[in-house]
Amino acid sequence: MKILKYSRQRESIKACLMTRRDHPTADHVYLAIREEYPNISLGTVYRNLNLLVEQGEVRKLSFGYGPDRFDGELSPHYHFVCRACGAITDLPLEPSADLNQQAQRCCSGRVDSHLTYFYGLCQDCLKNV
Amino acid sequence: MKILKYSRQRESIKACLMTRRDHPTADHVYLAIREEYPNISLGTVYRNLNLLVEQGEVRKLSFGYGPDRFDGELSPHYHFVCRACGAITDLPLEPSADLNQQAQRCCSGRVDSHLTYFYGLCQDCLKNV
DNA sequence: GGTAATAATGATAATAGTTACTGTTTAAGA
DNA sequence: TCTTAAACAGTAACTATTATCATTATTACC
Repeated sequence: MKILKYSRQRESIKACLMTRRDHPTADHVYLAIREEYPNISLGTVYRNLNLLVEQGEVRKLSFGYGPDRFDGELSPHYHFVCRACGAITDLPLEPSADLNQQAQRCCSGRVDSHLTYFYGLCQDCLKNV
Repeated sequence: MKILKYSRQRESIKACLMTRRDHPTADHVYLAIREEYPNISLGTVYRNLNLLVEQGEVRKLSFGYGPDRFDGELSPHYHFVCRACGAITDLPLEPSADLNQQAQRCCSGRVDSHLTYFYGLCQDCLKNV
């Protein structure tokens, strides 16, 4: 694992992700960090987010549409995406090892992991139907 | 569902996806269709692929990296992605309804589906390790 | 503490993938 | 056949992200 030189900006980005549960985009993080470091550039945010992902301090979530999201919660869990408002919430559910085994049974290669997103309507959007 | 006017180009795109199992990108489809329609434009391919997805005649696969892939196989199934070569193969495995129920138990909204990709090494890449 | 080496920065340009626009062509129904 | 509206090819524009580069900040060593 690459050794990084300390940077105030990266610490701030990491702290930002640790304290929020809304799975922000790079741009959301950029806007937040600008409160503290008005001159930070979007490129710096992207670079540091990717570095943090490499170091395993942050997770990146890629859905099929829109920008990537970032998650400071490291415990293994799934995500739920609201089809109506796009909100992303954590599901306190351990990733299923059994699912990997099921896939392994019908796969000619070696399965080592899976990525799952659940879809539906969140509590708030259910009310407005 | 929107009613579409017939187009030779769209038929050709659909036929292309029905006959191949390699989950091509829009650009792959574009190159293939150009054999028959040398003047087709990439925009037309994208527009028709999206129309076919809307009509439910084709599925779109979005991984976190690289361009989207398209799948003419409509039966419910999962996909396996090789980390080494990027090849995508179908897994003859029914999407798990039980997994949705598990997620529902710990979700405050309504879960109606999930999207799962399995990762690992394909048969060919396992040999070259 | 001072200083040299080098990694990180801000600003900006470049890129990949995709969608939008525009004038022309084509399908479909009267 | 004629009319209308959708689809087309070609191209510009857009979104999200990465790369480049001169400047600044961090670290290690004296």
